[in-house]
Amino acid sequence: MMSEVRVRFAPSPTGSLHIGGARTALFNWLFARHHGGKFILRVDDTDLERSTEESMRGILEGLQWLGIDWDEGPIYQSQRLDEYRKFANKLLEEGKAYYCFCTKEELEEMRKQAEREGRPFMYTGKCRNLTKEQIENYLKEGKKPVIRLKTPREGKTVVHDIIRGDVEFDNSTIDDFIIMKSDGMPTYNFATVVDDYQMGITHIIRAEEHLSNTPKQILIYEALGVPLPQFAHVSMVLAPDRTKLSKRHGATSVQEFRDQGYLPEAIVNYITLLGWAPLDGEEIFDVRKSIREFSLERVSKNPAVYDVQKLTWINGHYIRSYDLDKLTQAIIPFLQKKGLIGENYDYEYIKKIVSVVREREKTLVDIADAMTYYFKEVESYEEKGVQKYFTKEGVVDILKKAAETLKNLEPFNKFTAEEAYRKLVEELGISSSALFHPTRLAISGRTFGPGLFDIMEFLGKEKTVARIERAIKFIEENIKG
RNA sequence: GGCCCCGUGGUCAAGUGGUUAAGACACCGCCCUUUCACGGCGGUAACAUGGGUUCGAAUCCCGUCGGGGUCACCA
Repeated sequence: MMSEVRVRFAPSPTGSLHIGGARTALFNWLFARHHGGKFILRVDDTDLERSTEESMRGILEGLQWLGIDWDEGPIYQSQRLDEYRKFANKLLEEGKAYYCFCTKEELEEMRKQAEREGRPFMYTGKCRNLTKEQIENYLKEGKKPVIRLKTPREGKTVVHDIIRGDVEFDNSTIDDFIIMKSDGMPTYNFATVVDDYQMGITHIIRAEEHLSNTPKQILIYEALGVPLPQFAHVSMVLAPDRTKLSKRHGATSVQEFRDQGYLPEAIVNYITLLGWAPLDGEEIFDVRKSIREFSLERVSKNPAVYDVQKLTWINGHYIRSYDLDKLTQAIIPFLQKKGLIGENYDYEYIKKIVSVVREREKTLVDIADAMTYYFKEVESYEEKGVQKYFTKEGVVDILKKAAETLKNLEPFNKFTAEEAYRKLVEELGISSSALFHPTRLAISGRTFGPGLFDIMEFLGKEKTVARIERAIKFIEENIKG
């Protein structure tokens, strides 16, 4: 194997980039990078009805966002129709393919008949041996034929799969399938073979759903008299209920996870583990390690069910270890979406808060949520906290003392605030928690979050005191006793 | 239903004829701790199932069961 490794990812622009597709793209990309080869992006857009620009854009953006860059392409099948027609005509001339004039209605009837008899549908070969005269007469009548490949009736076709080993298919289960449709467009199996051959693709790494198509494709390669690539069919990525990914499963696409605040590095790390693992069993690793160690021989054969909890755990790790400026910039759109900031904002203020909040959150959405009370007034208090801390005997006096102490505090920062609070605890002869918990609830509305004195410093003295006083008022007006 | 693939704890996954069946997430407990987290330590938890081959099987063979894929002039 002296020639360059060339692999391709060939999405059809009829939907979103799902994590299953992203995983397949990633394995192709890792294989190419590991071997110093080329990763080619091809767009299988021969289904004119279902292909959309929007879908195409979404797939391209998703790949770019994940960091899966391509060396060639995007190459659009819809712009290569002359090539497919050229090869189809060659097969016709060599007698390896033939025109079929059966109508869709006729085929549908054959299909129903097979269904009635409880057998799989196979094209009967009705038009396989038409004479030249018959063909000419049909064409004169204006009938538009499809083109079918003449396939062998006996023997076996073997797929030598790098991941699965040899997979045999009996030729008797393969009919004379269509390679060109009556509108002049190629079928998937035909176009993909012509493309892969002309683009010099050395390894076809794709999802297992195409394994059953592979013997047909091999027959096309053989009819064309061109060399076979190597095949590797990676297992499917299934939803938690073990069915194929669909919208009813919640987030399944790269864009949806992005919107939920997952980082591209985390997603790449996680989907790498769906069917592969590093030699040392590590779970958090960067893409350089994957590139170094990746091999198809160590790709798992069984289908993988994705686990959002594990992905979220990995995301939390990346959030804590990300470059702070990079993380701050990633969070800006989430703060804007939440209406906490507009086009203009205090970047340094946000950065300071992010540096503290990130330790406790696992998605960017969570971080934005945790930052709410730094930008908006506290309008309500966690009910659980109210019951637990605002009903305690003497809490109002404690908070009044706290407010007064902070009012007179200079300079006001987290160190001085903490020192003042510890002194106050001594003076009042109470436990730390009796002072800390109600304060936290008062200034943030929550029972949990970053260090209390970090919060105070970010809010500043005026806001901190004002919020404590407002909580006092809330208690006096709403809590009995 | 035919054909094809797959089946290790709840999930991901290491293992490929001789191990105490690794690790991670999740879950439970302890420590750390003003909260929530993070982190550290410990625990519960698996070779779908029945035969066979072998001195010995998660690992090889056969059957059963279960899951997935495919059978369109979609890709």
